[in-house]
Amino acid sequence: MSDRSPQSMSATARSQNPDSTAHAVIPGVLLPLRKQQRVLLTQKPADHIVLVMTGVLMVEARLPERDRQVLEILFPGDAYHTQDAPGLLGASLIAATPAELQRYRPEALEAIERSNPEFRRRLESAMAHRSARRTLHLASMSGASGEERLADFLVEIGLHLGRQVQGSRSFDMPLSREEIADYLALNPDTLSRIFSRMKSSGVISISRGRATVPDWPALMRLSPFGAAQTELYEQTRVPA
Amino acid sequence: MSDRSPQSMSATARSQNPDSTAHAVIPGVLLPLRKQQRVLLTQKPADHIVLVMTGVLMVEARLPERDRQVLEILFPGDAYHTQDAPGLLGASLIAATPAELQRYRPEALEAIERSNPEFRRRLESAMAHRSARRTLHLASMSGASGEERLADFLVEIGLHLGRQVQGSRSFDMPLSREEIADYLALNPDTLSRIFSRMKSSGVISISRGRATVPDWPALMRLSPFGAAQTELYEQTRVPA
DNA sequence: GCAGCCGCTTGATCTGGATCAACAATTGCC
DNA sequence: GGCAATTGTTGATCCAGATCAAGCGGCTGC
Repeated sequence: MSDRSPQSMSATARSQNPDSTAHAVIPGVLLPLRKQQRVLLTQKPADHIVLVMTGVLMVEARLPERDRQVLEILFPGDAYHTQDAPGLLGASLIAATPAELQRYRPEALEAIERSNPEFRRRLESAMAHRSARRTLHLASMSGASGEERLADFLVEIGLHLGRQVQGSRSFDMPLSREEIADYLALNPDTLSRIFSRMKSSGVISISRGRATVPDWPALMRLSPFGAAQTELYEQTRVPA
Repeated sequence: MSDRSPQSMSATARSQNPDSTAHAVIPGVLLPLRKQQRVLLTQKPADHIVLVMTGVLMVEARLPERDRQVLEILFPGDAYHTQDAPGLLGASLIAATPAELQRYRPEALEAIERSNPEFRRRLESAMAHRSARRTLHLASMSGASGEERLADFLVEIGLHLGRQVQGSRSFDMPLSREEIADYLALNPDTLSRIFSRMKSSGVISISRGRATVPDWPALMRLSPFGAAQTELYEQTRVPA
């Protein structure tokens, strides 16, 4: 349906920001973000929609007396609707890597959609895909152990940012340990321990922010929702 | 925006199925469900949209070797899109109380929407509202303790099914202990203990499936996401 | 009325992950 | 290159919630 897949391009392409034309460029307001730059989603009375053109983003929630949470991770091709986070959550988007967003106000969007039904269809498909991914993340958070949650996370990142060579797969890790911990509802100490165990069991190796999973099926076996994630990811690629 | 609110009706109305015309009746296929009846969401290649007319539903996921999970709870006025759960999750809708659904295939829906933009707006608003509620549930599941999660759940149910009298609020509990446990990612034993503590501290009392919260603000103080839920719920009521 | 079952409660024990506290490794900055 | 600051690792201890097991009450069906 949408053309978000890195794999559909030549093997020499960069894996980090694989696809600068994840959506045909129908211009809204272009928003280039440097690493760690933040876009507030709160207190904007007018909702809007944001398309991720390049880079990786985090949706963060911060409630007064509570730890920061990373609610979801956005990749090129994803569409985010401001209304998805209630105002009181104190949500923002944060660029995990340098990124480019395209922002649309709803009126503008409606006009575009009327004149370009193909664009509307893409947008709806992107939204549906992200919604299903959120379901999987919820399922993982509420049904899986720490190690399983980390495996699910690695599958998610690997699918979206990784390049497959034989049965192995490698990718640049866009999130810091603490950010991953906030996404997985683990504390950083515990996460570090789980990572160490996985490294010593050979499931993954990491050096200088580059992760390699030598045996992808082995990782999939640790990941309760990996198969569902893969199915979902495959659907977003051109079926033809 | 939509007219889903029980409170807008007279105080003598039943609180359980308060509003049989949550959406203006634009007929799709009407689906009456008895308690515990199940509608499979899987393996339907054609996606469709379901409107909850009356009753309370659970969205359940069941993966081969894993415990059942309740991913979300649906109330009258809610709209559910089949695509929100990936096929491999093994999802179904289950009626927690007797319920009525209206089901639409996407083609039919498109035709209706074209001729009735008001209906389309309502549907989108219902979807947006549910999406925000899902965000809050995720936040609660990954950031809150058992007691806080239960408080969040009670606020959710109380808002949707409760009737306010002074500062107190009461409602029929639509879910069993085990179902609540599956929704909150707790085990039933632990949940029962937390309930007992809350009962003995006077936050809530339950008899014959009817729950009473004598001091609603006290419950809200235990609920990290209660304020955000309330804000959200209020938005769905006619602002005028 | 009573047998049996199911949903719920409660006690005793166990454990995965949190917390606290050093310490090591990177990264950034002059 | 060298030093400070930030980020990641690891050990020791602790605790919320899971697990296991036993009882309790209310409902169903005979």
